[in-house]
Amino acid sequence: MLFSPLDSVPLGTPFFSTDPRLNTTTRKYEFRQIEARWQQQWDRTALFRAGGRPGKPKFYALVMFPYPSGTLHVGHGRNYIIGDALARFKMMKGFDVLTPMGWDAFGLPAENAAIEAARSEGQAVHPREYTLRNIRVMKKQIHAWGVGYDWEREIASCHPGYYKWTQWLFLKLLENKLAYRKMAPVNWCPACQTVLANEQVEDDGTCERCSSAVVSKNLEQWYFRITKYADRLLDDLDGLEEWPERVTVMQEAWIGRTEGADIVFRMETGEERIKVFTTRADTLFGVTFVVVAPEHPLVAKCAAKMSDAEKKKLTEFVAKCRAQKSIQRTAAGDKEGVSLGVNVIHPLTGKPVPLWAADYALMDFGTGAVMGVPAHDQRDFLFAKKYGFPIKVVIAPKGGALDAATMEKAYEDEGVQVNSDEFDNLPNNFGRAKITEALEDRELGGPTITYRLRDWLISRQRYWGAPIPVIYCANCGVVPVPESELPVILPDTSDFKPKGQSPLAAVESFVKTICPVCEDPARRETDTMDTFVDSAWYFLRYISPRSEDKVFVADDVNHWMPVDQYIGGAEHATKHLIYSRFITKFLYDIELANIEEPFSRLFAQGLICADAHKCPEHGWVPETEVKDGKHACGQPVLTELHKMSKSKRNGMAPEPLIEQYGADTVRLYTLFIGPPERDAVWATKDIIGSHRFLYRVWDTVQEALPRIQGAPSKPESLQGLADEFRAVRRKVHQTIKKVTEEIEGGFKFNTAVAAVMELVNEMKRADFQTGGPAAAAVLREACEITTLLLAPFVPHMAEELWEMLGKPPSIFEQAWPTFDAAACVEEEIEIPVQVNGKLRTRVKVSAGVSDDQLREAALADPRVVEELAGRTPRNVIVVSKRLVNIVV
RNA sequence: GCUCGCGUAGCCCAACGGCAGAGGCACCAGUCUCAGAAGCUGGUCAGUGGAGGUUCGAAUCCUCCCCCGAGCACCA
Repeated sequence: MLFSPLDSVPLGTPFFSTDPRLNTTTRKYEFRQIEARWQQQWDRTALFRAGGRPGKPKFYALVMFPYPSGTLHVGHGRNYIIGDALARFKMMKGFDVLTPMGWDAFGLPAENAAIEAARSEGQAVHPREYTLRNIRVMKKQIHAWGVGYDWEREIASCHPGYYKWTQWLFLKLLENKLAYRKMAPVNWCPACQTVLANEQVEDDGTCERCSSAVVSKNLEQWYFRITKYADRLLDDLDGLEEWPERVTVMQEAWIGRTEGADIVFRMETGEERIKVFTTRADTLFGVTFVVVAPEHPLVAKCAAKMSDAEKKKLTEFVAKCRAQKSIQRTAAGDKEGVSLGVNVIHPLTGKPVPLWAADYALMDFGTGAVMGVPAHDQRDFLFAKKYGFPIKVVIAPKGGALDAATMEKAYEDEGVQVNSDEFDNLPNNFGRAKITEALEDRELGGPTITYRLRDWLISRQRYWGAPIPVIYCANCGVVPVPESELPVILPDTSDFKPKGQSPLAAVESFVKTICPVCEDPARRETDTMDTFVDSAWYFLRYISPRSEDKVFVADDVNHWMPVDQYIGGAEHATKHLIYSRFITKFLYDIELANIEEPFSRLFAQGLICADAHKCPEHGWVPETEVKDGKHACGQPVLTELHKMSKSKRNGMAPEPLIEQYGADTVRLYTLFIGPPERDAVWATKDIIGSHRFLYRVWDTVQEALPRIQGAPSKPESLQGLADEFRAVRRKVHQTIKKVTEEIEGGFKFNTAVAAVMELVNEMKRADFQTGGPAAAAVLREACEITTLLLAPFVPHMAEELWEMLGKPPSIFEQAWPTFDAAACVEEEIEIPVQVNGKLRTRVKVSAGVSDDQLREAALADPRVVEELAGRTPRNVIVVSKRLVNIVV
């Protein structure tokens, strides 16, 4: 820093006398001093401490806590600045605001950094050190932005005082049969030697971290039974009216509830039965084949009975599909299959149909088996055409018939049942229920519901996470660690390299333990929990962050919850936000909290983007290494717009900007950049506009100070006041209205800031030197209101100006201004006059004009008379106080 | 392929169905000149992606199409 903050100046000491009458010099806008001073002042007075305003309504403002990845860029800042502006606004609105911050501090990057350091420097940096170092840096950055939190409630998910309760939560889920172990196929990265979450696998089936192909592996893992909550998670979306629709739509798709029917086909030989899932039971009589997913257990059983040649063909096909699975099976393209060499029996006709394995049947949807109805399902149609299965029409379109021989695609719409025995002539929507009933009667199927939502795989073969608190005992099986022994402390180690199991497995002192039940030697679980478990309940821990004997204090949770406003990125729509809803519902069910939904309002802010440069040789390179479209190495770079990120190396550091322009300018620009829910492009050159505006505000108030001494904060009467001052007064109240509505109506800070800019322009237009005492009062009011309205956006400057206006700090203890509706009303208005919809002139009329008066004024206007040229208007449309349109 | 969102000046963005322009950047002119990559004052610039429709009147509502973005996608 070029300037050292005022470390040596006693806190709270003003640079100049707080009595502006004693100031003979005009002060410069020294933003560095001002910002340092007020940041210290807020810390000292604990401005953001929650609970200090008993009797006031509560407001829980929450910003998604960050992963401590290193340093923050200006794109991250948007999130915190929006949250901070809201928190400060709500304080001024008289709420007792809770605005906490913490760290999503477990996770793979810290571990990888340790491994990388060990590789390149021969010495591993412990993930804890790495994480704590990053937290220190980021906390300082947040502070420098002027963003305030109730830091006394700070939490870090890697702290034993926190993860003790993450483990406790696991035990509660286990106790309620919502945590369980099962063997299942999982994503495995051979290079990273670990299981990956679905979201860590790229669309092309590669590992997001190392780009090697992810394989499917059967492993026994821990799961949370979130599917048990599928219906509630889906149904309760209806109550989340204050959530962005795109997020609820994504959750709906993610849960993927589908109503349909299970239908059982017996094998022609043997006892095996095969269950298919369908939403079109009405087409059952059109089945000409049945296919199962290549991974279906029946495939192996059938293979066992096949000839070697057939078996080889089948095995190769299955292997091919498995490989494809990770590269994503081609969407809607060619369909392939292999016969399983057996027939199954149609449950209603008793006729045999062939059973095949096909790539378009997915093991993880429905039952992994599909009945093939080529006439009425496009995929089945393509498959039947390719392999020569018959096409049987069973639904006739209204007023028409289908010819199986000449059909070019499946008929998937509604119609009437045909070729369906006793169900003929029924409308198919009715037939569907009838056929399902018939199946149920014969115990060969019935109505059912499937979900796309899978149980949540929470175990990870990683070091840097909360250890799963269970013990394996040869006598007693899986034994939960007793609550009294929590937390299960994550032991230190120096080797974080993954070897196919958690590095914890190599820590003998950790693994070896005693069974809490029989006291025989036993071993601990060595997997750790998915970090999404940590973040699924952190908003509750903020409420009782230091509680040692309880996960949280129920009364306090019931006071502060739900979160009134949650702010974060939309990328968490189907993960963190669903997990948090699930955990909250669980805690409700075990009667620990009385809320079923954690976040009553959600705001998903847009991302900040910037140019990213890719060198063909060096990959993504920072802008500092690019000149004239070429990388420092001489190669031409490819420049694309991407969201700011570490990986694309296009993040803009806030420090140089804060140093040059001040935190208030950076904040103002960030809020002004565009509609907050939309993505925006960071343009450093545009910052100057926000900077200039702040100087203009500063100048305006400075100039006003000598003139507003002793003036009241509000003019007592506007009697005899010149128009220019009346205009300012009007603008002041219109701006209060506008800014308040823009913030409350959806965080439209961009237009709120623009409104204040208009106000300042209006103030500059009036020459207050010529006005009397009433004008001075108008000016004082304008200065005070401008300062108050800007306070949430540029808090440091606002505090300083507030003090200079002779007011006691803090401005955030001050009530948000209210507007005087009468003062907003224009006295004289200009009304546009159209002839046949085209603008011809304007007429000036008094604001209280009646429709008749307005009509007369318009018709009397010389321009209108000329335009009409003696014609009689056919119609005159008068929009009260807004417009006149004369139709001839 | 399906769903949603967006498209306004050289650029970023405003505009209850009623004068297309609030604000900012850039540009031009004038002015002042060390408070800010200078400041200040004033100014130039589009007819709203395209085609239809509803209406006295459409950037705004409806239909179709185009572009960009996001989400979902062999979901039976």
